[in-house]
Amino acid sequence: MGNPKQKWTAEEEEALRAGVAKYGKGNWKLIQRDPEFSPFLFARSNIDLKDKWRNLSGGPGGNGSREKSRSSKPKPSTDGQQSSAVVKQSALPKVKPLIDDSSKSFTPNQYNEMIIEAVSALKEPNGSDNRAIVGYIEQRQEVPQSFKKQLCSRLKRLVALEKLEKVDNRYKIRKDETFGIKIPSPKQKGMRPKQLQNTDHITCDAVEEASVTAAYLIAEAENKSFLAAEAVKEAERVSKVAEDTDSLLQLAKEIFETCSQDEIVLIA
DNA sequence: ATTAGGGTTAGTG
DNA sequence: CACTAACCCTAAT
Repeated sequence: MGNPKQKWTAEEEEALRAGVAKYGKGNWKLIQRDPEFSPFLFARSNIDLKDKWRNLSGGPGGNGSREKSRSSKPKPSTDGQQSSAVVKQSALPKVKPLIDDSSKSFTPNQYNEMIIEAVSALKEPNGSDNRAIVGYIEQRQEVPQSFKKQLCSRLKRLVALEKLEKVDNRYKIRKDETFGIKIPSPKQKGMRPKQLQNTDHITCDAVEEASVTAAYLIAEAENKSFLAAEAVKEAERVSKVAEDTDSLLQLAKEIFETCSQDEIVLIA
């Protein structure tokens, strides 16, 4: 009647694939609304997307969720009519996890990293909203239920730290981020053991001395690099402690607020 | 409001 | 009729 089945076009299919690559399968509404895909998918509902994806992944090659009692035949594929259509059998889902891990909880720092990673990977010019961020992260990482709650405060925190920028309800990476550790130009301290200059008068002594000098410099450089590495480690440690403390503080605040709504708290 | 999954229908050989 | 792709229904979250 009024509904002659609308076959999916190649563009729609591509958009769907790209959408799943971006948000992960299951975030159909999100994909459908994304300005990047909506021009192609405006005629489709989120349910359509889901059904189409089911067909795509259940069809040729991959066995999707939709193989049931219906007799499945091995598909002899006699003729060569479709030989070019299967080209892009994608390596779509399956992204390596950020952190190999099976314990379902993360430190605040790890959350921060995941969020930053997600936002920068999504590369949305107007920033990414909560759902996009969650979608991205959930696609490649199993996260606890509490994650979404934590996400809010993590985002606030990252904004406060000026690592993210909030525009409307979207977040983007701050460009002017001075993450790059300023490497101080190596100062020439006046402790150089010897200057190598007379090239026309190379003696064994000179060579030996040069090698000693070189060895000295190398040792010194190694020492400095070691110290730098230690400093970085220490900085990371301090930052982690700060984050942990911060999240504890936030937790305490939340508890306090909850309590103070219900009753007068008895604090001696 | 959305999603997953089972069911139904139209199109095709 | 058998099969597939598109569409519909509904419980679960």
